[in-house]
Amino acid sequence: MSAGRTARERVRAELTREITDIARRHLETDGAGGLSLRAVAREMGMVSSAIHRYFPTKDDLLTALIIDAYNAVGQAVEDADDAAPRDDYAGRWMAMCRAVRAWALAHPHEYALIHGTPVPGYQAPQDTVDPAARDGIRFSRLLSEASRAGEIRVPPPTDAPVGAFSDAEKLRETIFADVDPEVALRGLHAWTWLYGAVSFELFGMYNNIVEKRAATFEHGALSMAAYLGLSPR
Amino acid sequence: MSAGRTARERVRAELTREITDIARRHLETDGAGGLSLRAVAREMGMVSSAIHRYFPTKDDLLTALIIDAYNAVGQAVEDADDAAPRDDYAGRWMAMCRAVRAWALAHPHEYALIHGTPVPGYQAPQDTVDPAARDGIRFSRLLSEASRAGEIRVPPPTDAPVGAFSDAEKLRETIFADVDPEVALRGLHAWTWLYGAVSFELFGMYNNIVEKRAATFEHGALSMAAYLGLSPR
DNA sequence: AAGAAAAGAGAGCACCGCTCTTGACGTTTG
DNA sequence: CAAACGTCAAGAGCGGTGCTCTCTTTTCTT
Repeated sequence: MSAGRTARERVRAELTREITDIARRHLETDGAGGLSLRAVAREMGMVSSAIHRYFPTKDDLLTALIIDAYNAVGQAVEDADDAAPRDDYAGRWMAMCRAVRAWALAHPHEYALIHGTPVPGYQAPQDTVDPAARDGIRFSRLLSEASRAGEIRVPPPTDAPVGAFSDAEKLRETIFADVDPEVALRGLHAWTWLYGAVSFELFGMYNNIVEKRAATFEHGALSMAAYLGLSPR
Repeated sequence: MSAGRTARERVRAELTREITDIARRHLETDGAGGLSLRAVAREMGMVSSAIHRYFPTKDDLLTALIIDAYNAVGQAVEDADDAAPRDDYAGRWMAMCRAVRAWALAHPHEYALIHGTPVPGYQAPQDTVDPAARDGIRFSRLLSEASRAGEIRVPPPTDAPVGAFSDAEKLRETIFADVDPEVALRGLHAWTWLYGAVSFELFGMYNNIVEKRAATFEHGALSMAAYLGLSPR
């Protein structure tokens, strides 16, 4: 993001940033499917074809927006985790949950971009997988640290087939080191709940049903901490 | 859906059905945003404008598809519940979970229509709210019946603000009759987990992370039954 | 200062949703 | 039994879309 050396590179970087900013704003009104390169170009006072110099195709622009969104929520989760006392594991979980919800409420359309319906015809390129994993990695690290510290009361194993993770060895040995398999799976389920709750709230599934959204979310996150076996402080 | 009396009404009903069928197929390839009345008309050998006689606007067609989808998943949940032994409450919960997942896997694009990103600019009309509530009502009824039968081991209350439901009186007194508030809230969270899990699986969030999807889902649903306090049989 | 590279402009193609008007039907009523 | 009415197909047209192609202008490098 540092200023390029030549004037051309600088103005190019600036225009690129302006394009993504405008596109993000258009996302709010028209959704990912309705994103229009022409409209962005028009708003920039640019002729419609010129924008293809910066993003050859609409999918390229979409990819940029998706990567930005993943990084934004990942950053929010990391910041929230970093701001909490290291040994308050339940508190860190709560902080991460609140960070995800707060970011999603503040950027509903970017959230929809990464956790809503996949854009038809869009194939996520390899560049998106690392940013997409940031939040989950932070969360699994929390479980690992809590486990090592003996701060997880391992729940009784669920009577169900296990061995769910792919690349089981790699994942369990790195991300989920020292985590009881039942806890690791419950971590996955709690993580699933978190995004399910945010999606429900954002996508209108709580309309006419849940009134006090923040309180309900807080209750859910807390009871999920108990479900995980995280000792409260 | 019964055959109309006049020939005109009959052919109209048939064409209407053909339109929704084709539209459903288009949904699979182009998504809700890319749904094209013209394309449907073309596929039917109809001139583009004629289709507006059946669905005045694209949103009307969308509404029909959405109502159908809600009813389909609601029906699947109801059938699954009906097929399970009445007093096996955990089994009924599992059956409902599997029904939702199975229906979603079989109709991913219709699932996306009702649980994915809201279609921008689309305002769900009143006709959609009753079908949308079918599955949830069935689930809350299960909790009520289990509570009345004393088959729920009420979990310790989560230390969090409550009173989350809207129209609290109406909801608690009708749908969630005899259900402990903590259990009712956990029911909401478990319900949230269910759709979060299905969405994660369908929208590709488990890619590169979870391999054995069915087993993981089974584990999650079972551990959610325990989370709810539903006694296993 | 000259040549190369990058960017912008504009036309064009094949689509899209939707509106409006026209004309051909079938049904119902006087 | 025929005329009035309601229903629906058809087509033209408007303003929009992504993307490609050519052509000119600007900028950087040598």
